[in-house]
Parts: sequence; structure tokens; C-alpha cells
Amino acid sequence: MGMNRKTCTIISGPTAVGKTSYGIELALKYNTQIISADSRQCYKELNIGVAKPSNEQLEQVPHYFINSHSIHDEIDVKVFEEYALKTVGKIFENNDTAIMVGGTGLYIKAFTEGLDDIPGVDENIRQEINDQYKIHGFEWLHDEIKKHDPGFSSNGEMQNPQRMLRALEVKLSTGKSILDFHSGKKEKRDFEIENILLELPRQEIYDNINHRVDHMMEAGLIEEAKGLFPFRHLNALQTVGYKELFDYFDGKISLEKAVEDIKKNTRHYAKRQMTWFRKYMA
RNA sequence: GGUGCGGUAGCUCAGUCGGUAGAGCAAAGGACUGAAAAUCCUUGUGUCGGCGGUUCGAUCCCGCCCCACACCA
Repeated sequence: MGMNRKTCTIISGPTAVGKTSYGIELALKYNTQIISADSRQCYKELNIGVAKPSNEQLEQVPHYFINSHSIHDEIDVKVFEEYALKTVGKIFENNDTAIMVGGTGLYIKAFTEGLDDIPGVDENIRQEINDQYKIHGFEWLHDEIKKHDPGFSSNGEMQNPQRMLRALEVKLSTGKSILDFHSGKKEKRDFEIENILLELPRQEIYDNINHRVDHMMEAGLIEEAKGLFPFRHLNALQTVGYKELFDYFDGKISLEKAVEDIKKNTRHYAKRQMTWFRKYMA
């Protein structure tokens, strides 16, 4: 421990607050590189709709976890945590400072504090649970958890199917409740972490979002989404900006409505980010 | 000009057989450990278009007026 501690500066904040350009500015100042903490910009097939840094920006400063994966890869927090830790290590070989920029709060949390070590789940069990849920619905899920994991049933989020599915698959493949894996222990990283939370008045964020969506449409979002339509079932495509246009392609809504929905859903997203970051970064 | 249908929460509308009203969406607040741009929870007082009338009491009934839409001239 001493004067030569390595530091990772993390720039977070809601979408459309200006993280990208701020991060580049800082990276240039420290002559270092950027690790993105964005769960969607890592996919090389997603461009206009995820507000990726421009090619010029990417040339100014090397970025990691941008265009680094395919929508066909299975990316999740764990993948990110490992990737990001490996990458900072690499950056620290030649720099005392690394920059992380991103809006995916859970990813940043995993990077800074680590995740509890939960064994991987049996793929067959996972598949079986998802199939059964699709067939029998919420009631079934509810009853299964009550039967197999009474602890989660009384203390877990019993109205949230996604969490319940996860709890069930962990319980059935490890024999232990997911709640028992949650130690609450924070991993201590061997580098310093400095948080910078970018904020703007709510109305300004919303205005930025509305304008940005209009620009995305002008830049050809419809064409991009059309090309990705066959992959709509992938997790990577459960993404604001694409799912609304898929509904339009289906004839479920008008194009005008789709654009409105993209703006609205992006605003909701920004709001959730603000809630998260207020708690963890402020 | 005439007839019809409306004017209720930011928006779309429901409702009160007369006792001052409620849904969805929006908006706001919150949660979050391998789907996180995902998933989920909580929060609803507004001159019920205006002015009069009837009534113990009107947003609801009656009259007039204003506004919107449709049709007829």
C-alpha cells in the first residue's frame, strides 16, 4: 500500500446525461483507456439504438466491452465482472488510472464489490423451469417456490417472476436457497475506486432523451432493427429502441406510437438508473 | 341556422337510479446478487365546461350560454 496505488475512476449516471464524452475527456487527460459498463453496447450488432460512442470517439480512446461480444453470446453480470477485472488489470500494467463509464448499475456493483459465489445452475433444470413456467404460469411458479424454498417464499420477492425463476433454479440445482448464498460481504479490490456520478435536472435528461431518439430515427434505426428482427427472442434484443419497433413490424402499433414508446421507455429507464445510482453512488 | 353526441385527474375514458367520484396510461417514489436498457412494488381532490332553477342536498334532473365533433341545410 503506498503512494502508487492504482485507481479506477467510475463515471456513472442516467442515460443521455453525457457520460461518453466526459469519460473520453478524462481518459485523454490521464492518457488511459476506458472500460464500458453498459449491458447493451458490448454487442457489435447493436449500434444506433444503444447510443454507442461514435467511431471517431472510439478512435480517440481505446474502449473495452464495446463491440466486444455478439448478441448470440450469453452475457450476464458474471461475465462482465470477470471481463472487467481482467481488463483493469491489463490497463494497470501501463497506467495508474483506469476509467470505467457506464449506466448498468448492477454491473458496476459487481465490479466494485463482487458477487457472492453461487455455483452455476444445471442448464437442463433451468430449461425445464422456464418451460414449465411458460405452460403453467405464475401460480405454478408460486407453488413450486413455496414447496421447495419456503425461506424465499416468505422473504423473497414473491411478486417478481424473474427473481422467483432464478431462486427456483438455484434451489433445485444446488439444494440451497439463493438467499443463503447472499452473504452481503463486499469484496475488497486491490485498487482504489473513485466514483463520479453525473447528474442533470430531470427535465433536461428527458429533453436529451427525446431529441436523441429523433436522431436515432433519422440515423436509420428502423433499418437496423429490421435486420435484427429475426433475433428478437434473444436477451440482447430485449432492449429499448428495438422491442418497440418489433411491435411496429408486427403491425401491433403505428410507427408514431413506436417512437413515442421508445422515448417513454427510455425515460423510465433513466428514472430507474437515477434511483439506483442515488443509492449506491451518492 | 337546425339536429345529434359529447365537455369528469396531465391524457383516454368510466361512474354516481340526486348524498361532492374512479380505472388505464402518463408522472412521482422505491426495490434490485448470473435476463439489469430486464423484472417488480407503492402513490389518484379533481371549481365533475359556465351561469341560473328545482331540491334539505346537484357533477348527476331542468333552462340558458360557451366549447368540440358529426350530420343536415
